[in-house]
Amino acid sequence: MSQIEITLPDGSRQAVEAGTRPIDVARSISPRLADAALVAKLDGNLADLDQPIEKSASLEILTAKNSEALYVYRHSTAHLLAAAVLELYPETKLGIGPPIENGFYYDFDRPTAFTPEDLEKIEKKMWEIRNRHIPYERIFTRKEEGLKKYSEAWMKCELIAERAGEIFTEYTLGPAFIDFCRGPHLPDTSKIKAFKLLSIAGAYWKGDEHNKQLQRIYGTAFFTQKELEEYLNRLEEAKKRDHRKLGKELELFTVNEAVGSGLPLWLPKGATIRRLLEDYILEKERSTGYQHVYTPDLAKVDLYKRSGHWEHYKDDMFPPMDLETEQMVLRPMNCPHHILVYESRQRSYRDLPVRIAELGTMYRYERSGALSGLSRVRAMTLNDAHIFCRPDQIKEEFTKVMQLVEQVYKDLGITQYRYRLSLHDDVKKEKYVDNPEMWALGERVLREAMDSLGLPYVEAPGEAAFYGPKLDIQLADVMGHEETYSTIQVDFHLPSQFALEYIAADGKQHRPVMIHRAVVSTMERMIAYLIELYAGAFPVWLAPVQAIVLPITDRQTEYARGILNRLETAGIRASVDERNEKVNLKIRDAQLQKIPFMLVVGDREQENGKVAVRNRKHGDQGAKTPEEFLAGIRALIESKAVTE
RNA sequence: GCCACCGUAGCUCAGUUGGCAGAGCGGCAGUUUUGUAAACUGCGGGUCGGGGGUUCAAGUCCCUCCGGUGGCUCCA
Repeated sequence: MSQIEITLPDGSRQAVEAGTRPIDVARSISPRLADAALVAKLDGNLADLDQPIEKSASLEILTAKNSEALYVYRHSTAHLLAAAVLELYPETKLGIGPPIENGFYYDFDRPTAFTPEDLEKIEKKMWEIRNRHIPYERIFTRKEEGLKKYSEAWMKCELIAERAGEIFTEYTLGPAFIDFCRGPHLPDTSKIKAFKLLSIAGAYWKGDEHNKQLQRIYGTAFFTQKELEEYLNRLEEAKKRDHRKLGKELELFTVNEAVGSGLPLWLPKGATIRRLLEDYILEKERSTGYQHVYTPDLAKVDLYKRSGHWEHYKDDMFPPMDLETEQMVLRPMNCPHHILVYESRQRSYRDLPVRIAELGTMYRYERSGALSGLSRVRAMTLNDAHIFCRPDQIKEEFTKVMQLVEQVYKDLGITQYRYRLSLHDDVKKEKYVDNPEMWALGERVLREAMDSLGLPYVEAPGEAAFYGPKLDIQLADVMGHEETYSTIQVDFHLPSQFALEYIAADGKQHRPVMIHRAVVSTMERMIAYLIELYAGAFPVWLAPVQAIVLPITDRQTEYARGILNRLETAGIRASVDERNEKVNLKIRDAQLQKIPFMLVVGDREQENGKVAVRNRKHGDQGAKTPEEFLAGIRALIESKAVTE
């Protein structure tokens, strides 16, 4: 037997015989480690604890303290789910069952649908199997043999045919369960301590809607019951911040069937927030060189044929209106209109960059199943702009947009976001305009701009716009779903479609480059995000009602109205609660409405010419003169404070 | 669009094996004049999402359409 050397995380080395298993090493260190061990990491790669080590390597024994072990743990729980389903419903065919961000899923093909009751049964069966304390056993199989073995399981066959090497691994769970799987897995089911099945959903085989739809069971698993409960509690808490729920409770917006799906109506308070946000971004743009325009929400369909929207985007547009002599469509994007604004006069290189901006309302025929509250709608207003510039100005313009994004996010209190470089997809070429040189150029320009700014990003093939690559800024909503908010796109395609030109220093015609950019995203999506970010308790500068005066009895009605008048004169959005109710109720209602400041006025305040200030987060702040209060609230508004 | 689930008063929700549609909150009227998160009494309020079917009888069972939710696909 040859000797090999194992390097442990603390740097120490052990000489062992080749073929020693990680679990043996763990035992030699301490029985407690061997007991806590879930999976090994060999030269940086996850491996089973009983996988023989054949050559010198670094070895780490992972326990429940390690987050990577949690993925393996959840993967093994997914196998446990599949084993339970097969015991209960043997006719079921297995798809794939990976660990995911907050849990795991497994896809099944079965003629009848799983019901919520089935989920309970399956969960019970999972515990039953778990309590057998059976090992996850690794088996090596030859490809041709495997194809025969899985001939009854069409999805596994496909996977083996596509992915398996000549010899592949499978994992058993008891005598009746075997699954084509790369692993690694936990040593045995006794290591699984806490899991829960959460939901049933449809999912297309291999994520392609042309394929068969499978039944996906989602679940989650944690190392301890306590962590599981904490996670479920967090989910419950998150639901309370859902913008759809708060939008109704705080009377921000409503959606009415009589108008149509995905067509929200902004109620006065929501409209106030939206208007504040619009005023804010318009001012930011005015001060950074943008020119604002108004253009119509519809146009002749021919305009979109020329831009390429019709060819690539038709299915996502509301169908054309047939008029007497022409066809009109609601615009799904604002770029063609802005291009025509650029074209409205001859442009010199001295004019560039030309930055044309608009809060442009657009209409997209989103598929019904995709609609959601304010975050996914069919009528939306984009904080849109198109920058027409010379190629050598791209980098500077890109940088300026990024600076604007950073400033806006800071003002809005947004701190959690990531950059995604959205590229075209070599596989689904038909989704994009066919011009490989342009794509290569656009993608290179974006990469260079990001790299020179030193900003981290992930590349996402298949996420580009049909006309070009883009840098997207991704935010996650309260349930953890990531969406694109800000976006910056370098476009060589549309300028060429519209034969855009400027006269350069050489007196000749040159083609400008277009940068499409949205900073605040759509008003709808951004406000949905802000509602959830602040759980409806908007920063004072954005709060639809900033202060409410609460007279204790009707003796103070006149005094309260006087206070209101001073607030309104000072530009504060305020109201008075004159209802014949106890102050406790008025406070409760104002709290539930998340109004930042409550100004209680009773006999004492009236006599002293003061107001008793109560803050929604910090409670009673004591009596102040109206001037003192105004000075304080003005400071919060001017600084766009996110805390008060 | 697809799969699953859901749709009862303005809101949140009960409603048993098919047998007289309910509660709390909100609204309205009155009483109460109130000090930092819910005063008291009374009164209205419903094509049980729409349509069709089964049945002596349908909120309840079946079909279909519409809408919502969770996913999938698509996407700002």
